[in-house]
Amino acid sequence: MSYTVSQVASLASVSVRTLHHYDETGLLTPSKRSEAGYRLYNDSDLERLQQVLFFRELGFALDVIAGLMKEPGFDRESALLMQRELLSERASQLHAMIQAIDTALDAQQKGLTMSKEDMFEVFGEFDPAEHEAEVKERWGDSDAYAESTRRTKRYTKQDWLRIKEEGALVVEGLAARMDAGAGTDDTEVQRLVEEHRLQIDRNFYPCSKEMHANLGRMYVADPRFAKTYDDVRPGLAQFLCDAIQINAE
Amino acid sequence: MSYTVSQVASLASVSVRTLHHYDETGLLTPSKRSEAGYRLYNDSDLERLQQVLFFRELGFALDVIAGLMKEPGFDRESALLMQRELLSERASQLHAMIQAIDTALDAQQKGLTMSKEDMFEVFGEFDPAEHEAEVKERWGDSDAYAESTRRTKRYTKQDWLRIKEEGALVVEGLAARMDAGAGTDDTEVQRLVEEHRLQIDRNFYPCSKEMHANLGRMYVADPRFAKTYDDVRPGLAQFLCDAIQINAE
DNA sequence: CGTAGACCCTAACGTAACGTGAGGGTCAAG
DNA sequence: CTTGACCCTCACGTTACGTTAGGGTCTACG
Repeated sequence: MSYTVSQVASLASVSVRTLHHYDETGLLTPSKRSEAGYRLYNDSDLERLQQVLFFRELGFALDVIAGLMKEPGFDRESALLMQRELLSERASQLHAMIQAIDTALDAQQKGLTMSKEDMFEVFGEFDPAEHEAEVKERWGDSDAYAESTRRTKRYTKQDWLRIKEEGALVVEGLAARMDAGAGTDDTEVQRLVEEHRLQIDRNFYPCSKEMHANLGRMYVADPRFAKTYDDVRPGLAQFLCDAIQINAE
Repeated sequence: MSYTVSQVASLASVSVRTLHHYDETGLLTPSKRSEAGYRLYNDSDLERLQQVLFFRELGFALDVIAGLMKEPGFDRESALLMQRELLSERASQLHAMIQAIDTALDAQQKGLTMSKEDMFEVFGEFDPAEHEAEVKERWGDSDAYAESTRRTKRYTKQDWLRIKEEGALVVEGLAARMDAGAGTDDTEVQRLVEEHRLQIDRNFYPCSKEMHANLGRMYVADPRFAKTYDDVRPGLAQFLCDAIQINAE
């Protein structure tokens, strides 16, 4: 059974142009063309489209989605599990926003003014404080998070610059090796990954190899983290994650 | 107390460029400028920004947001109530997506294939069938929705074309009057609005003036409906809604 | 007092993810 | 054999900003 563009379009509530676009960029190329050049999608094409749409809903950029899906380790099941987790995170974010509105309404009726921080807290997309519970859950009962905030409080702007520089160097190096076609077990890649761990250990909190592995998994599971790496080079987050797992063994 | 761009930016987790952009387009103009031309935001500017960000989160286009907020009837409280409703609608949509993932995972593990419709159902943004419960709630206990689906089932493609044409004529006319600066109580506007009601009455379901008023409110409360009108002319959804309320009196 | 570094401005081009025609084949029904 | 619904490939338009470029402003420090 195969479907034409308009059939797929109405099935998935996307425009025909969107399908053309995904074909042009290689994100979703239909498995067949008819004699006349018509795009023909089969069942597995549709499955792939579903994946793409879930990721898109979650706010991933299209090139990042492409990167994720061409990873050798990619399979439908783990992708669905990851999407499930991210969706429920998003749902709780929405709930926080609803609560913020309730607070605002309450303040409005009582004639009070909300603190500026409270007014905008729910819009922050990368404020660790908001996701404290989640982060702790991910990191187990360790005190890494507390330790991190304790240490970082005393850092000056110069410290931040230095830390950022150090980090950029490692990331740059990894991207370069990736460009060169190196695998995740490449010697230089492994050196850089270990350097990555030590940087965290020095600058933020004691970071064992095990915790580093956990962190790596988070880099790909959480689009906010993934973005920082994938912005440098699409697919870098996954690459780093895989390399970390090897280093951790 | 006033805030500079970067202060507001970090408070609300938006970029400085975004604030510039909102200023350029008139969506959020800071109430003051310093001697040197620096933008200075006060408390009510921040409240306005909060509103904008909520609407943005809900998927409204910026010009639509601007249109909403410059309406004479606009106030913070009703806006917050509306945003609350839309957010919880969005939240339940997310829950549906999570359930869809669970179904997909289940099918995957059992080696079954999901029906194509089920695979993509959650992505539809304007499928009335999905929002049946909600729509019914809005429309009271009336059978309007059932009647509508019953009638429309028998329509041929030609019928749809005719109905679309009729509708476009009214919408076009309203947009033209709006361009001409006519108020919502303008004679021609009122004639068109009544024609709008009669079209629904003829083509979809018995539509009293009261129900029409309800419908009008939905046009602005629901971005999926609002878009159909605001795409023709920004602010048209609100204009139509107001005109309908007058016609209904 | 002057100068470095963090901020601010306007202006203007770049980008992502499509939307929207233009111009032209394809195909099933009548 | 034609008409209307679909399909194709360009190719330029749009939204909501991102990103330099070029140049003032402000404050702390030597």
